[in-house]
Amino acid sequence: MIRVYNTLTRQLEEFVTRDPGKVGMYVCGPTVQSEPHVGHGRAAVAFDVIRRYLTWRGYEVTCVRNVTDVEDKIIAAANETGESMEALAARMGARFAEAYRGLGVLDPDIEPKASEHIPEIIDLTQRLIDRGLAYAADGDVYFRVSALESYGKLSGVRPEELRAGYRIEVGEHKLDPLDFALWKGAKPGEPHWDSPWGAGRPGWHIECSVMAEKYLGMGFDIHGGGTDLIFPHHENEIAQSEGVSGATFARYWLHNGMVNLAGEKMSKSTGRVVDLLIILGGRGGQALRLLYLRAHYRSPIDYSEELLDEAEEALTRLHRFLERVTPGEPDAAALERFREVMDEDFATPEALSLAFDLVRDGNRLADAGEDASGIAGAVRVILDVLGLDDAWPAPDELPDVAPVAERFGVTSAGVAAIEELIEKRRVARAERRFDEADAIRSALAEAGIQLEDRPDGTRWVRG
RNA sequence: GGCGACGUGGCCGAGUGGUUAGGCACGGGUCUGCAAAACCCGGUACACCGGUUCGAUUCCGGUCGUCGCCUCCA
Repeated sequence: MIRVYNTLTRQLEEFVTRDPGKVGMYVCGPTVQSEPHVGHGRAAVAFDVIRRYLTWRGYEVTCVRNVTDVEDKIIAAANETGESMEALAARMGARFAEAYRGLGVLDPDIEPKASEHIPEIIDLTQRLIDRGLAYAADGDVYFRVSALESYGKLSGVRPEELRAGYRIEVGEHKLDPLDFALWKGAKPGEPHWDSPWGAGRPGWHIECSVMAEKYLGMGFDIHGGGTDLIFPHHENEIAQSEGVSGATFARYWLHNGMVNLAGEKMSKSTGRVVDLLIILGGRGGQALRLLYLRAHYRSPIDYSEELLDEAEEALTRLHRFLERVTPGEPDAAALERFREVMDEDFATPEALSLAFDLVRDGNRLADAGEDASGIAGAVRVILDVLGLDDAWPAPDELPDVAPVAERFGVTSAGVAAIEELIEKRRVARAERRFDEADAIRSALAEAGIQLEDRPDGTRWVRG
């Protein structure tokens, strides 16, 4: 039995899907207004693991992750760079795609864009007006929060308490400060589409209501996003979708914790961000992915270079083991334990703990000359499900060993040069010329190649 | 102020009413010409104060502190 923490009820609940054997999940993707940062990566990885795990558990998973490419912030950012909204959104969208690839995040089954669903957005807006839940005002359309009794059920906000702190901004035409825009009339020079209320564009929130229902239908299983989206974004999605239909929008609401920098939230608005692509470019995504997965997806985590270094060390331990022992038929008991911990709200820290336990057991067996292939097989499966597998972008270029080769009179290049150097060192060791042997080893180490002498010969690893 | 989460050993981070989390770092050892890797051994950790209990880090109450949301946000 899988149990998940549902923000809606604030407790762990048994996971029962709408359609037996199938999971529909909708993950709030980015608003493509600026470069992806480490916080975006965490959200993507959190739901990627959930998706991979549910798939591994035998569910047929349909994963939808949207791109919000029409939004005030994008327009503002585009005005600054002198681009069109479309051009900026496309450029940033490509950057997000690159970052997701670098983190080993699987492509969603469907990746809908807000800009491609304007007719459906207009339709939903009209239906909300028809039901008395929305009203047009001077080219804008607003959702009438007071008309929906259940408003606040996800976030726990109470409209009457909220109202005190809110005010209507200049240029808005709301009847109630709590009301939010479904459609915004375009100002001169702004991107716009025609609508029954004049030229304009969608408000934020409504595109998710439209796209989630279009591709997954009402009452789909998992709606995910960061905790910072609970209010107002997800609250308003529920208001729109459930208000117009009376049906349940999503069964389980899952939210990932924030990434902090020195204890405080990483956020676009404050400029406290670490650029995701710079990190990925520097050392590849797996270490960062492991850093994310060391903590439970709901907990806030801190990001720092030191923590990333640690994660990288830990990752190396896992990979070294799989390099050492060829995986065979996975050990069934180990997979059963993996299933147990992951069934409990996707407890990746415990899954990793298990993986490290298995690595120790496996190394012990291998040291004793016994068969560890079953354990290695289980480790391989666990890492696959966590997305820490081998299916990654090509590793970095081999370090340049040419200077080392030249110094020791080796004429070949690349891997062949390394192998030749190893042979040269073997001979030196056999003749007990350890000074030369150690010189070769330390020269290679400086170039980025570590040598390890084992009973069955010397091996090299990037280091 | 309202709502929510959380305070665990040098650092990160799980978990449990009484018995080993795990990783990283550190010290000792085995192996090795040396090293690396691997393995073994090593630290009376659960913010504070009360309460419930035979027994609490784990449950309850309070105190202090940290963080998130409260119409930008993953």
